[in-house]
Amino acid sequence: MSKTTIRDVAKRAGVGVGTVSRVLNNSPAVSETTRGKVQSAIEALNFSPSLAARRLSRGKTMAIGVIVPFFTNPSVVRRLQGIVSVLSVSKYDLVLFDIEKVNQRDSFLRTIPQRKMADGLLLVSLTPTDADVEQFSLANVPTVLVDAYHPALNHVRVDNIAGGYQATKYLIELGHHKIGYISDYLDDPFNSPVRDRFTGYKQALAEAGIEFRAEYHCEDRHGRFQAQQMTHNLLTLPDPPTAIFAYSDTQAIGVIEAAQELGLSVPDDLSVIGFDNIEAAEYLHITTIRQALFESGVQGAELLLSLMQTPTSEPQEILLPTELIARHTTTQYINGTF
Amino acid sequence: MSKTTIRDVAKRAGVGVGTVSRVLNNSPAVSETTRGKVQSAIEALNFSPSLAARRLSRGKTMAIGVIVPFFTNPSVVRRLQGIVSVLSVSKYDLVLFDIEKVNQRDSFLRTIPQRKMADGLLLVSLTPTDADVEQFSLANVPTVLVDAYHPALNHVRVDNIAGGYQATKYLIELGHHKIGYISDYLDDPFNSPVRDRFTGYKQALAEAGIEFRAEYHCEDRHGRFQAQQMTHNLLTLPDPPTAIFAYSDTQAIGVIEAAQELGLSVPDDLSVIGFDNIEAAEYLHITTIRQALFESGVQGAELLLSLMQTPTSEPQEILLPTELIARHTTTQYINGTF
DNA sequence: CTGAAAGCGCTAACAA
DNA sequence: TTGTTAGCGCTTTCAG
Repeated sequence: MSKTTIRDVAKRAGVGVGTVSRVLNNSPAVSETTRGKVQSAIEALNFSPSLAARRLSRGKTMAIGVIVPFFTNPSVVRRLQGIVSVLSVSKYDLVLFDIEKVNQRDSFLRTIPQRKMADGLLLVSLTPTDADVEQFSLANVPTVLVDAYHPALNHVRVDNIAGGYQATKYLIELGHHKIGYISDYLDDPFNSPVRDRFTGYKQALAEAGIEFRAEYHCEDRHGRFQAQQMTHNLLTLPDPPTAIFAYSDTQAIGVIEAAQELGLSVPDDLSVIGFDNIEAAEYLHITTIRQALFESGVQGAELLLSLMQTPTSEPQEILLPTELIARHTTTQYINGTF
Repeated sequence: MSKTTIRDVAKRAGVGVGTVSRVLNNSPAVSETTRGKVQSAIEALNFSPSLAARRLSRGKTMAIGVIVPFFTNPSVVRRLQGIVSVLSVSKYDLVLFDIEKVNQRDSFLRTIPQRKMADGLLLVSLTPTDADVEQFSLANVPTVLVDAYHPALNHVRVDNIAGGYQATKYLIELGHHKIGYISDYLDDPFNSPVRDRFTGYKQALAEAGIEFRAEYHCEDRHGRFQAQQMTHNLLTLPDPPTAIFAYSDTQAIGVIEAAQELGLSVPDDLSVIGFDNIEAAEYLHITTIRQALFESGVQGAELLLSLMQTPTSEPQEILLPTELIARHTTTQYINGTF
């Protein structure tokens, strides 16, 4: 029976409940003798305080809410691992919300803050709307975005425009002119990185004087199979691309599979570059743009923790670097007309 | 301000707090008119009830604790994904505890149940001690083990002895006699699958009349790099194995890397079989023993949910099947003396 | 069907 | 230092 309360302890130790509470909270204002008595009463009764009661009376939940979309996505998982690594040694519990459906997202983003379900919020790969942000500030719960951006909120992210540029530029430097872009839905308001990388892609193209070809850009739901489909279409075009930039490594895997299916060799017939540098990218030797996934989680969690200690008026911004990792899925384009 | 309480609502609606509470909990004992008044007061005030208060007065947390070891382990993540998929559509919050250190484990397993931090507990890949189990039943919180076993607790798992046997048998059928086993620490009391698979390995060997060779078995901390190390040692033995059974796919990847480093071809010079069928195993075409990782999480969570509804006296047991998936890292052993 | 009031177990302010 | 007491915001009898 965990039905023992602070009152039982007080009675047994022959003190008041206040004193027991003080001992529980390591208040210095307790004499060693009293503390001793209380401690042994606690031991004897195998007592431990009720979280619920403590939360109610303190008005704090001692929990941090982590909201992720599509928990099956490897890059999201990796970020979460970073978050977990810092939260698990903190005094906060981590309560995890997975958002798979659009309507879930709305209701969650609205209710979580105002129900005071958590003392702090971490949104991973989820760009909130202005309305959401208003809810957050109304509820006055510190929030940090990981891999997402909003001018009014603390965030840690990478420069996705630069990353997209970097990837495309590399392909161009290898001699490619016909470069496809396989992406997630561009108009998803909750996913700004897709748009940013696309912007970087077009910038690199423009800078090199290569005209953007609409038929070289495909978008669909995120996923390996969808990417495979899209690539199949791209590759069976009358004038197919010689290189493909995939929005994510997961998609790059689909791209490679599609090429193999068509009997094309990667990288000889098709160069492929991904984004994220998930573990699978290493195993499969995929050229990619590395972003510090795990680290982003760590930094986000640490930022949140510090903000919960000492709030700042201005939203904090942490920008992490991206880095090109050249592996075996990209190569020089040898023009057939040599 | 989320400072609006049930009392504000009651006042505005001109009713008592009890009535508001009834509306909040969809009690049928409220007239439609009253309900209407209360509803609009709630809307007007943008009120939502405090979780903490509700938890305290109801004595339930509406949360399920999920305890995982080494959240970086892909198979653990996959199981968790299964758990999340069912919990995220339930009315329970999921609070996640990651246990990386031994002492953390002890304190967690002890305090979580008795502090009533959760209405139910899911232990993933963590075999509790008898003392732990006693705590659980004392605290009277429903618990289910996923990928772990204890006679007194509900659990969902696979038959790891059979799985280990299956893997080894397959290698033997391919003509291999010199079969190494790369594993995690065998004497970790919290990880029974390592021992079980090892048992299956030895059974298959014995059955085929192959003598167990101590030097063909290596153990170290779980991980790709450790596996790589161990394999290096195995492969540079005077009389090296021609096939290796790795305790996990993660380790199988390390095995393959070690082979490649030594200029050995997989599967021509060395057959490798893993266990789990994580995603990377598919990408890398690793022969493996599939166990339904995601599914185990789903089943575990569902079992827990049902147990929380209607407890059973006997511990429930769900046994999931394992299945051999032959891919490209195993092949017939061609004896050099042909 | 509805209101009043008594907790749920703890913390914190106030006295002593 | 320590005990007492008034909440924290909701649920749940118990009357009416």
